Amino acid sequence: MTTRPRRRKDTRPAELLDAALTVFAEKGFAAARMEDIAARAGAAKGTLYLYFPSKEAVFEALVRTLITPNLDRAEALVAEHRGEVAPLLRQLIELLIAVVRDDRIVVLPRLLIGELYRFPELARFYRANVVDRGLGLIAGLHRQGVANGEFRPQDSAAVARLVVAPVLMMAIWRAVFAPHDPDPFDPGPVLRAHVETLLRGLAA
Amino acid sequence: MTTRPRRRKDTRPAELLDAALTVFAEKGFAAARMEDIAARAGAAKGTLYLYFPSKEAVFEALVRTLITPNLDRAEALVAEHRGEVAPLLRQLIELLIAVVRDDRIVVLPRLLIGELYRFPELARFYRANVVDRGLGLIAGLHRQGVANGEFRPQDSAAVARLVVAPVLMMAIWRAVFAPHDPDPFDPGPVLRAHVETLLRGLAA
Amino acid sequence: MTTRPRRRKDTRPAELLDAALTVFAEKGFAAARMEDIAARAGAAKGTLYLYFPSKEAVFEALVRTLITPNLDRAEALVAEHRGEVAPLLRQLIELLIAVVRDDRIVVLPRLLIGELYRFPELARFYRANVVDRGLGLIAGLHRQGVANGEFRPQDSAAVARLVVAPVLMMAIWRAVFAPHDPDPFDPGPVLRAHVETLLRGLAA
Amino acid sequence: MTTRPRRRKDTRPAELLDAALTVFAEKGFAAARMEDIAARAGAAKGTLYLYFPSKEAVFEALVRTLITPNLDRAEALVAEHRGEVAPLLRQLIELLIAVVRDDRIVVLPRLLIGELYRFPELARFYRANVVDRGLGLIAGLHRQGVANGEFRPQDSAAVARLVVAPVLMMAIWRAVFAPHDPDPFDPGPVLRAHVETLLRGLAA
DNA sequence: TATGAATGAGAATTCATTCAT
DNA sequence: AATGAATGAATTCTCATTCAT
Repeated sequence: MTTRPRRRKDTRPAELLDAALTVFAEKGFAAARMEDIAARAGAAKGTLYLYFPSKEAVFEALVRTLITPNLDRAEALVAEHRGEVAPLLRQLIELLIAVVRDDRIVVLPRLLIGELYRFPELARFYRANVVDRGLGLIAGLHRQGVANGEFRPQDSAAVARLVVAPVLMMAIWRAVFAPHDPDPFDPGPVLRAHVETLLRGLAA
Repeated sequence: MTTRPRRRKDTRPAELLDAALTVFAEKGFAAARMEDIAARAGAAKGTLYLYFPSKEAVFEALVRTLITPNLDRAEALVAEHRGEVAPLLRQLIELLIAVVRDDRIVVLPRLLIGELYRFPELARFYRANVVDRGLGLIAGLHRQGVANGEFRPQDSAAVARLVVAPVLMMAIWRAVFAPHDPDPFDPGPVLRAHVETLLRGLAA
Repeated sequence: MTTRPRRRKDTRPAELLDAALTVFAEKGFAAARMEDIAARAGAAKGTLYLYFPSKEAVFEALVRTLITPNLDRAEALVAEHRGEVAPLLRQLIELLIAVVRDDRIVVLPRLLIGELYRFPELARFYRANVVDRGLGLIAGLHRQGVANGEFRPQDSAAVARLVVAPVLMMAIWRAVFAPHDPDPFDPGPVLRAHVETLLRGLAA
Repeated sequence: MTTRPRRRKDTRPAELLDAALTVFAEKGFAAARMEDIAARAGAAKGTLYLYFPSKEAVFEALVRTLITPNLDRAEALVAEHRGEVAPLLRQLIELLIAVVRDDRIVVLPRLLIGELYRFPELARFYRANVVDRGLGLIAGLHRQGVANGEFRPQDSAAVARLVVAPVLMMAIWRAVFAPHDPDPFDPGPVLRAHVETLLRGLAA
């Protein structure tokens, strides 16, 4: 009846997941309708089911896909780095801050925090492939700094979490309060204060 | 015909909200069934509607109720306090850590982060009555410390967020990953590292 | 919105199953819509789900309910009987023929033959509680007749099936062909021929 | 791009119907998926629609195809026959029994009984071309036997049904109960008892 | 001819909400 | 006040059918 746009099988999943990200971010997992996701991707309900067997599967595929290319970039930065550690740490936090600034990405932490616990296997996967990897990166850097004499000795795994926490908090803040806030909050000063305070706190 | 256990009218709502907290925390807002909430409180579905006009209203009432008595206690602590600020800050963080240790309470941040953005008015209320109040408390303390000469001058509102962020992150961690984690993570070392690092970072 | 007729919880299931019988008989299991069944019972879709968790469950409950009161009657007849066996056998076949004459019941064999194999547990139940019981009854009677000297010795379990087969076939005939047959077939002569032929065939 | 295995145009429909028989027999009409049928024939969904305009049409074509070659063979047997009728009747029943032993064919009665009534025209066709033809054959034989003096006079059309009924019942039995029966039932004794009992019952 | 991606009508099932008792 | 049977809107998922390639 309608014109049926022929698409290539290999483009579709990415388009659908892109739409899914938007809809999940906006409505949350439960309130997102499969039809909405399909429509946002310019497809029909059935098409979505052609690629993903269920709503859960869409969510899982989405999360598995989101494994940040940023993480690769960060790992490359760290691998190449020589010399003083503090500037690199600063640079990494900048990278994280850029994520908080991205309207499309910033809702992800909220979505994941809200839903991930109901997908145990996915949670395990996400933790191993994103969280632990990211924290490991930072912990390694801290260890270098300790070896350098830049930082005083401390539990590096714990420090990694301290590095990330305020950035995460700002992402949550934006995703939870900013949408309805007449006077939207600027995470800049907090994150700047974070870097300064943290580096002093870690220093030898 | 049936034995109708007479409850004191004024106990009922609290019991129902208590049940609601458990069910919402376990399943999230959407997946929580009104019948489950009622049943958990030992009441029938209809009874729940006697006190709350809708599921949304239950959630709202719940959140409005959660304004921590702890906050009152903390405010009292701060008001009475004279002298050096650092020990009190340390004490406040201990208070927060106790919250992270409480299985029943620790799921709250996850619930709120996951759902609050869909209740704009409620979000505004919660922010004004809990979040801003709590952060204000800490910011005030920091300001005192600056006046004291204990802390170097910094944006106190930003610092307040830095104080809270790792605690929040640990609560999220427990609520998201711990339920399915065979080797559950201990937030203790992170929070201890937090206090030490932060106080050094803030110091004059 | 509409007037909600208050029904007693204990009448409803029977009413619903009654409606289900009609609809399943008319459309078969797959084509029967839950809404149709509910509507035929004067209820809403949701009400049906109040009593049965799924369409399969409706079918199962229906079949389990249909365990013929006729079977009880037949067993009573047999238990009381003394003397020559042939007249009683004739009487039992009459009972079966009455079932074939009943428009409402005659569709059951077709329904069961068409669907039962997809419900293994139900098939087992039905076989044990209806089929084997019925066949056992007739086999016992044949054994009596052999002991009597009325019938020649034969595998009584096999004979029981021979007794039933033409009756079953007539029921199937009516349910499959008669609905659309301009010149509907009368099972009377066949069943009369059956009784005569069979009794001669069994005779000593 | 793809290797398209070229089939002879005239083989395809038969292959597709063969696949359809298997799938319909296994799942019933409603639960059989067009894709399954095509796949079982090693073709794509679209190909099936090249030969049959709808699922109903597949079923109809299938049933119209099923007019047994066995029936031709039986008619030939009868036409050639001279002399005593009983041995031929015995032989015909053997032929039917062979059908019941064939795993692939035995499910047909169940399928037809379960679905045919919803295809009125097809039912008429099947009845005229298979059922009435088969019964007519047997009735004619009985009439010969009566003329012979072998059999006592009886309604031959009725007798024909008595001949077939136990065989049909055994086919149904196997198709309905045997698939899930740990201790599968052997139709042999029943059918042997049938032949003996029937011939005695018909005898002059 | 053959394919299989795309479509969307249709059906099962869920559950917030109502209201007669 | 309390109950829980009844309702029906809403949503997920299925699959016959179409048609561009």
